[in-house]
Amino acid sequence: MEIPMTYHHGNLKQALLDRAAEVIADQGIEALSLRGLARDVGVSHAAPARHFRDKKALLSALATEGYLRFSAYVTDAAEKAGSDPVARYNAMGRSVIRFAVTHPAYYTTFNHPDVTQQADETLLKSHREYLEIVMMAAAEAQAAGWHRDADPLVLMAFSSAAATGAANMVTNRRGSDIFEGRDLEDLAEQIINLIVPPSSELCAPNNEDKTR
Amino acid sequence: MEIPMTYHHGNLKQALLDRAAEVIADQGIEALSLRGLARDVGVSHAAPARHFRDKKALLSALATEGYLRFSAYVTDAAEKAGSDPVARYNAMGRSVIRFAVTHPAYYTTFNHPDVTQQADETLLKSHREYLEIVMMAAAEAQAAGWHRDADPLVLMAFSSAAATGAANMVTNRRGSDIFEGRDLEDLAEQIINLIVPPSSELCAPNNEDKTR
DNA sequence: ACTCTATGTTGTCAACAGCAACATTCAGCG
DNA sequence: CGCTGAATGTTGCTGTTGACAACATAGAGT
Repeated sequence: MEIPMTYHHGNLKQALLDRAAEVIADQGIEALSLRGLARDVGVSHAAPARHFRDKKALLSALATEGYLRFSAYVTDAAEKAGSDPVARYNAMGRSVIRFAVTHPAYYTTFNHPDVTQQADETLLKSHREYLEIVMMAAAEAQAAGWHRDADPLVLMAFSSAAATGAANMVTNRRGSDIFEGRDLEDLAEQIINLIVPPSSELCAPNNEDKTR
Repeated sequence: MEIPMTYHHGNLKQALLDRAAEVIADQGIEALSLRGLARDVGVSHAAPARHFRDKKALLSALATEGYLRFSAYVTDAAEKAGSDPVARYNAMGRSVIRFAVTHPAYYTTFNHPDVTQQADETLLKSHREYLEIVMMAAAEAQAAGWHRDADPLVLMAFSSAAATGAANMVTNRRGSDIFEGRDLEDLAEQIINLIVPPSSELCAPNNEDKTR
């Protein structure tokens, strides 16, 4: 009982992306090959070229998809956190860590050289959308008392960079020996708390005038 | 007039590492191949295998060398910053950014999947040494009033992750459109200031009792 | 039915990693 | 001085991969 095996796959592009996510998740990103994907999906070795010019293009597309999910994931975390802007922003930071842990394929793709050194337009757009979501939330948290006197753009870049750094620390296991006996994921959550307190009531009462 | 061309290169291992750093710096890390390095150094295609079992081993060795330089670079920055522990720690953070910018070959190697997913012992050791340098400096800054009430390990992980994240933001140019008209390197320095103030006089006067 | 375009296949080539067999150098030791 | 073994470098081979070209099939619109 064989599959009809139509000449045209019908949904090859998405099938390749899905399989790529699987492969990356459990064999790492170096184990990925266009030919391997073609084999896994049951298609000839040159078929992927119709949808992705080269490997970089495939990874960029995967990253683009990843950023869309990432944005949704982070937004969802904020929604579930209630109405306090600082608490929402804290929840978003935690969700960054959780996303990196639960979606390693997407997250490691974000940082892969083939992706970071690429100027693909749709990729940049999806990344920009993510940054804008963070930016809005940061502005609201600031209005609620978080680092009231800082430059908004710097503040946003800071929190974004710090959360990203913490997530990288968790995904790359390095340094795990110096943090002996500590759950890395738990450590990351405490880092988030250091970036943004879990609630606006815990913001420093006033931090004006640092330049006296 | 030919070069004597001794059968034995004499210093092949280091020559390969040096050439690798060059190639990565101006062609990116994916453009690196053992055979290409062998050609560039003027040696047969299988010669590198005597010194590096495979590509991962070479990259790990390069990263190990990189961490040694990184440690020296950061330590040097602290020395030049004077005696105020907070100012010293701030200078170290800035030096992380500067290192990433001035030594892109080493820095991008640090984050390459082939390196991060590797458990090479000498690599882990050199990385651990770097972390310990940061740890000591963080402890001194804390004693001088910086985040006096935080868990030292969390504090160190936080600052390390944040500085790393900022450095990544600068090396991967992404997000540069949302930070339009801003010098990324300058932005990164302001981020450092948000992590650690430039001087202990600027530490929050007291930040005890956040759990009232 | 006819045609254009999207999609998939087969065949080919160059580059590369990895391995094995062989050659040369060098250091130690009689 | 000459032997021997380890380190280092070379040549040759195999399998995988990315990239390309030429061709085949399917589907949509006229």
